[in-house]
Amino acid sequence: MPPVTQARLNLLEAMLDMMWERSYAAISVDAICERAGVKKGSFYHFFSSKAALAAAALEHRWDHEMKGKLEQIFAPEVPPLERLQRQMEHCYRKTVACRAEHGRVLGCPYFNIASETTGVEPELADMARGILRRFQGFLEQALREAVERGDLTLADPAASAACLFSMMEGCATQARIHDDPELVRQLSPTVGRMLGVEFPAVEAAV
Amino acid sequence: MPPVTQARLNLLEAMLDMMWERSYAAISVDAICERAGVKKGSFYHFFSSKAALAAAALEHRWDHEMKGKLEQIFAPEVPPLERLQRQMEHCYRKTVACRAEHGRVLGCPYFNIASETTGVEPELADMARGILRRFQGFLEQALREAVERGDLTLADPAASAACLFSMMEGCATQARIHDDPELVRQLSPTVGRMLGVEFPAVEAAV
DNA sequence: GGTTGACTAGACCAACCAGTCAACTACCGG
DNA sequence: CCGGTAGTTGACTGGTTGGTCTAGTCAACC
Repeated sequence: MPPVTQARLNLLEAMLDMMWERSYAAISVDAICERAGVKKGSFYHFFSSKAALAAAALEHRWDHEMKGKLEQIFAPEVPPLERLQRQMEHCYRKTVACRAEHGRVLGCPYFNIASETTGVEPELADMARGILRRFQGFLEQALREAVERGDLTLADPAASAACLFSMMEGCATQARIHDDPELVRQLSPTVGRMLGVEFPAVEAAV
Repeated sequence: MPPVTQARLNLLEAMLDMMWERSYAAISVDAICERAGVKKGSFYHFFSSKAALAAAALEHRWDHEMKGKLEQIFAPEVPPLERLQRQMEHCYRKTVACRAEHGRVLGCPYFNIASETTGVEPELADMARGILRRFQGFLEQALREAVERGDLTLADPAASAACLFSMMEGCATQARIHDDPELVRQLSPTVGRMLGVEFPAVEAAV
């Protein structure tokens, strides 16, 4: 683990935000440096390339934000179906918060970056894919436990988790495209119907 | 409607393919010209900018490929639920064909471009959004007719169409990320469960 | 055979690109 | 006080960017 410096942190943060708002290919090293308030020389002192910074940024955000949040939402003591509901509620609230902070709905950074860079920037795409898989793992675990408890019946929990995940990410991206958090809010009852259980819609914010 | 020239057509085709394979921001005018076998002067004779070509390319593909295909799949004489099944089967076959032709699963170009360019390239994003909306309209119409005929019950067909669309696009993007057409094949039964009807999985190809 | 207008060709431009480098500063153990 | 190391700086390079411009080709029409 490299030492924690303000410049390094600023670079990670700036890269994260800019990739999320625009896209990976659309941003330049100069622009990142300017946003981070860091000079080009320092950039290449900490990271070997733009792709390396991007990968480190995704990992950093997973380690310091996503992982803990997901472990909290998907805590084993919470009933499995409730975990799913909590996750969807969290998604919606994050979407609304994102709009307030960035001025637009931005969807899921990992999904966007993974889709953009597959086959073009292999290492970066692998990093994003890996994080998406870990994400999907939480869903799969919840579905498995729900089946074990008899809460629902699924022929193939892994495949169902993949579908559920596609649904969530599809909604998030659709919300980005139309800048409309409502699309994420309506996710919950639809997922319920998909699984054959009752999920109420998340209550609207703002 | 501008006159049809080979150079113009080549530019449209090249732009389409390259945007699909990589992304909008990642490709340069020089690269497009080289792939199209057209010189820069001709490029700017036909199109005022890279963004203008991109928008024209998306529109061209809709007019000359998507529109006719969708009108055929969603023909009024076909029962509405069967239209949906036909569409999903078509998606799967296209995904497999795309992999054979381009070497990778590429997902839906309109969805990818719309997501990438929202808030950055407004005219291009608007074009992509418009096409996505027309696409979604076919789904909504089918759902409405299915409800009218009593094939299924939906509180809000428009919202259901949006969810269905998110599901389809999410699966397509997921398939792109993991280069796996199987994710699109499993779409059909999941959508069936979402709507409360029986949809068999599409039969595997290759 | 002269004129027009669609099309092609490629040189050219300033801005910008990712990445390098040698010099500098600040701190820290000895 | 020294030497070393981690971090910082900004000038620099060589190539690429989107876009412009001028010169010229060609077929169609007058």
